[in-house]
Amino acid sequence: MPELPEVETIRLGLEKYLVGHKIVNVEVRLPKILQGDIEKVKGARVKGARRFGKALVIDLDNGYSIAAHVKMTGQFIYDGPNRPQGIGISRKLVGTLPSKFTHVIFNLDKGGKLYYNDIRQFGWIKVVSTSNVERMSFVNELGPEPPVAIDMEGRSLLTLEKFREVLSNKKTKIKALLMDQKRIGGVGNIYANDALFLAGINPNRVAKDLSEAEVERLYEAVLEVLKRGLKYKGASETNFVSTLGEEGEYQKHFLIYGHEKSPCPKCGGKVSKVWLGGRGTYFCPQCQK
DNA sequence: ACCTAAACCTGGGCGC
DNA sequence: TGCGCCCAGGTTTAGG
Repeated sequence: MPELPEVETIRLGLEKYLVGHKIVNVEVRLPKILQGDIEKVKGARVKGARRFGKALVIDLDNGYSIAAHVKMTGQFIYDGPNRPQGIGISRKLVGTLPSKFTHVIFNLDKGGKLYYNDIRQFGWIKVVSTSNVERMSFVNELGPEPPVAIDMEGRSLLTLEKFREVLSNKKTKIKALLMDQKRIGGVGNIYANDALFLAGINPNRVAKDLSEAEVERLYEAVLEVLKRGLKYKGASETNFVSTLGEEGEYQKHFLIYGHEKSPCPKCGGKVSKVWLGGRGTYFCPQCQK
């Protein structure tokens, strides 16, 4: 499910509620989700949580880290003493925990628990040496990331200059390029759709043919829609929930994504839905040239 | 380089 | 109520 804003929302929750907990043991219910030696995490304390594009890294105090990618339907849900009172886990999205979709349970000290749920089982969790994280493909093959989140010091950031460079000489369609993690880190289908709408650019345009003004407009639009996604704590159109099990709100603010049955919010015209880059693609032919 | 389809899975929505 | 079909925010791989 998640793109940069959703994964960042998860990361913030892990940082707030998981850090400081010691991992007592781990219950692996679906072994294919997990890679590496899970024994290494036992007895270690959680130091921090990082995000690289759409991937998460939970750092432990013993030289190991837990890397994870939630793909389409993965969820990390925290329960324990740090959990604020009065916040209910969305029954619609996760049900009672553990559920039949809970594939890994991290049992923490002080009675805490971190559940990994994943309906479609596409996600993965890997135990790796912290010193090897930067050498892993999900980090070293990741393109520069739009500077919209707070934990990005020392990272390769997508400046306007880099964005211009990424687009130059590329004959691929602009929407497919926006979603290519090796070129730009963190943007997926929803935010690519919305950024192109906000910038007034047709998703079928060839990247290298965008004018300088269009490149600048699109760059600003990418940052803007990601910031809105963060502000609304992600899009819970389907299965996304935060670390506390709360739904995000960005789905109530989609600009064009999912709007094929409602009129264009700008001109009132009919929104088109096409297949592009292997994904459903929404755009207004009047407003996006 | 670039594009497409298929694969990994399950569930929800829709038409009939 | 039920069945079949299509769709779903991601990524990888194979093949054209």
